[in-house]
Amino acid sequence: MPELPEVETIRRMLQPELQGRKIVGVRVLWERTLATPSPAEVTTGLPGQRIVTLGRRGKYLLIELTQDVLLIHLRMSGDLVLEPQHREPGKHHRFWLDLDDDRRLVFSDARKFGRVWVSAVPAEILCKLGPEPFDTDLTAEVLYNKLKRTRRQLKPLLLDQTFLAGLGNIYCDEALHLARLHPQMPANRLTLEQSECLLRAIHQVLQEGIRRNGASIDWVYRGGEFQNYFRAYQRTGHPCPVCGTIIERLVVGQRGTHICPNCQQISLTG
DNA sequence: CACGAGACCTGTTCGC
DNA sequence: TGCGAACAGGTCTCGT
Repeated sequence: MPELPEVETIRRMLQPELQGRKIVGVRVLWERTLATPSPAEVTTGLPGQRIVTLGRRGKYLLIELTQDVLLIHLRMSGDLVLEPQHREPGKHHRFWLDLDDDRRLVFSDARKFGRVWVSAVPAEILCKLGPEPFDTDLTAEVLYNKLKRTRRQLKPLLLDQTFLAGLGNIYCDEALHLARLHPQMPANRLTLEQSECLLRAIHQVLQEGIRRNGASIDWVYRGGEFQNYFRAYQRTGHPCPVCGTIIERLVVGQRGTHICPNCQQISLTG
């Protein structure tokens, strides 16, 4: 589910609610949600710590505490919600923090793919991530040189979080459509000009996603409306907003992929 | 190194 | 209506 814009939206919405709150209790309802350390260590180690601030790195939400950092990856179906402590546990509740304002921060996750880490050294978990898309060090030239080093197909490469952190299936399809690049184009065939175009497209779709509070699709709804502005993603059979050609669905790297066969041609670009 | 298959999971939608 | 298949915003591991 959540990609960079959805995680950033959650961060911005929760930050004012959580900043300064003290953790008074912890509950682990599905043990595998907790990656490290053990439930026993977390339930004894977290209470008493205060939430200093919320951060984000790629698709990870970082809850910075007075001593540790809670790292949360929502994967496909995870969500974070605040609710009163007296409420009965929901069906998909996997983990929660009881706060000192009689509310709890719940990690809810139907598919159980999401993970939570608690660490004093978050870099150990985040060190493999590639650059943030909005990092000013990531210039078009830098991206061009990174692309030149591999013959991998563009889409699986952009989904590889060690190459670039934050893009998922939606925003990848959207960025490639905006940049008029075919998802199966070998990365090392991009020109500098195309790399510039791709970086601008990535920035644009992520920015618009954040501005619209992310995308809400399937049964996970958290108020975002970017789903109403998709150019290609999940628009199989509908006209391309640029040229009117019917959007096609293909599978690239085992992921459903949506393209305009007219705008996005490998041959167009050599 | 690059790619594909399979695993991890549950819920919804599609097709017969 | 019912039922199985396909599909879903992600990532890891393993085999070729």
